Amino acid sequence: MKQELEQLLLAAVGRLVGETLPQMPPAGTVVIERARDTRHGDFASNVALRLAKGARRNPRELAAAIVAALPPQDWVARAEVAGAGFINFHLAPGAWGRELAQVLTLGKTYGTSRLGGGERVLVEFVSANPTGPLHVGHGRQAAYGATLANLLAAAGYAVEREYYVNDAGRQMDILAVSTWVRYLQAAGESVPFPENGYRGDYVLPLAQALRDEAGSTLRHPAAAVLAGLPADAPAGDKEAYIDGLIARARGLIGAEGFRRVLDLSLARMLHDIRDDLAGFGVRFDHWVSERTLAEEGAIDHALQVLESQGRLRRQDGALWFAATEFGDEKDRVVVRENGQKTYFASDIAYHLSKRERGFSRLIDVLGADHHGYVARVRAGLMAMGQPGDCLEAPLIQFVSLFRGAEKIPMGKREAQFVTLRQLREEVGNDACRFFYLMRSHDQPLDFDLELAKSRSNENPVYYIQYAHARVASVMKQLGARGLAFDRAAGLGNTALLTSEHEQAVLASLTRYPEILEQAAVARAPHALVHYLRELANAFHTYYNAAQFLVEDAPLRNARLALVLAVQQVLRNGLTLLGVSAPESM
RNA sequence: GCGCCCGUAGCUCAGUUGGAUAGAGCAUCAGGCUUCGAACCUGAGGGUCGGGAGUUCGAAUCUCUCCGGGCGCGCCA
Repeated sequence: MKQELEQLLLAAVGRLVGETLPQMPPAGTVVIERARDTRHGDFASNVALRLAKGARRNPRELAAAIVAALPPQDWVARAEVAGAGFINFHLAPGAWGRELAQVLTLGKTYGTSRLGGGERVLVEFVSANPTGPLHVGHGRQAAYGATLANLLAAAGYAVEREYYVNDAGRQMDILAVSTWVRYLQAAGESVPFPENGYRGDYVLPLAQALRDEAGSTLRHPAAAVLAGLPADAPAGDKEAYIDGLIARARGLIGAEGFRRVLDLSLARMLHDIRDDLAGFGVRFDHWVSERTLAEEGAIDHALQVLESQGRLRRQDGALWFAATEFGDEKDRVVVRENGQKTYFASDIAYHLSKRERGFSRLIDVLGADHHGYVARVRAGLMAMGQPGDCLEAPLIQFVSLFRGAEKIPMGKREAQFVTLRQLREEVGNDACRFFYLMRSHDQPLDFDLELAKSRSNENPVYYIQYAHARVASVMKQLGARGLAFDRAAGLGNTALLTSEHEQAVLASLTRYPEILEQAAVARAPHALVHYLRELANAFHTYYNAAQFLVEDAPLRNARLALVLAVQQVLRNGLTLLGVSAPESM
């Protein structure tokens, strides 16, 4: 509807070129938008205002000329000049009928588009280190990433979802040694827990599993473990201590033994993370292992590409990448003095592999604290001959948990942070995803547990679901009265939907495809949340103002067609958000 | 210090390809269930869009500057 109007307007403007207008305006100038005020009709355009200056014309005069040049259409009741020179379009009664039919015939695909043209997009999100359970911040990234991917898929992109597993670095060694120390402690060895280890309770089951699997074969006396190690914090350096402890572990249980502890810890943590995400309705097409990537030579490959482009230099014993030549603020080390490749090296290798797998657009959903490395990775991609703008990184701001007015402290190192799993169990998936997506991702989020849990009218989650359930209830009532919905009759009588409330519902309903495109383009799932609330509001208002199950069959069927379409759109939208659409509640 | 994000009603937030009188929820106050589900609806009050300057027919939106807040600036991952 909107696009057709735009075509009409464009045709009208085209007719004026040469006489009233000097030339055809550039693409994107002739646009139609929804009227914000019903007195301004259904759609409005500001073309005349935008073209007035170049045409050296009075905007209202120009607008009148454009209106006069508009090809007449039976579904446009009238177009008129208003205000400073806006052109307002009033649709004919029943003009929305076609769109309503679309909703009911297309069903779950209503609202999808070919905007993306099948472009291959890789959405990488969560990618939390497998060194502990997911916390509430990851939950927000999961909800955002999953819904963004859904939106892009609905907009016609070929989307794949990916989780990058950082299973290669020092953090994994620290996890392994944490497990091992807990294992020793459980066996009765008085080995103090390292300050820099992972102190969370979740390590205890890892140690138990290790005992179940390895018995006491990995046990060594505390004295042998601790002999000659540097002092731990606070007296000493916690980094030096844990590095010493890791080396000692490798010495005592061997590289193979250590690897066994590490692999067991990793596998269990990863299983927990996958299970948690699956329970949250978040699924990935790929789980890419950093370790595997390194083993397959991806890092060496990336370094070779950089080398062949002449972007590497040796300095102070390390190998540097000239990132400043590509907009980064400083050059970066890719291979350390000790021969170890840096995290950055594996990261640009990973991103190169994404490109080499054929994705033209890379979206990295990152926590806000990671914004520093976007410029680096982009610089790396550019240096390897990739376009810098193929990478975008929506930054997800932090989540603060509240219980009513009381803020829940969330120390990273403290053992008692709230996990995503705990949050889901307490408030439920629907409320969780809804609350995560309610706010713009670049806005810090205050997540109130009490509000999310409450079954009260303060809780916005149920408002939308209730509208959906209410329609289901109406249909049950219809059956109970021995009646049936006649779709053909309903769609044939949409011209009867003339009341203020019906027009409002239609106007809201038919915006859905526009909202989906907008939300996808802006990477803004919250726009969909706000829209669904508006649609539910229009529906509830209508519901309270009118009876649907009236004696007059044509009218009844037309009204039912309308509310069924509302239900369909609510269900489509909620599905994209990962929130259920219940028939009753 | 430098970089990124942000500042809109009492509270939590929408609204940024520049458009008409800046919106919603909660809270407050006043109303609506013998009618398809009151987890709903109707109405009212509530604003220097952080301050200032600029760009123009027009600025919450763009530019500059100041104030206030969050995050980041390793041969860590």
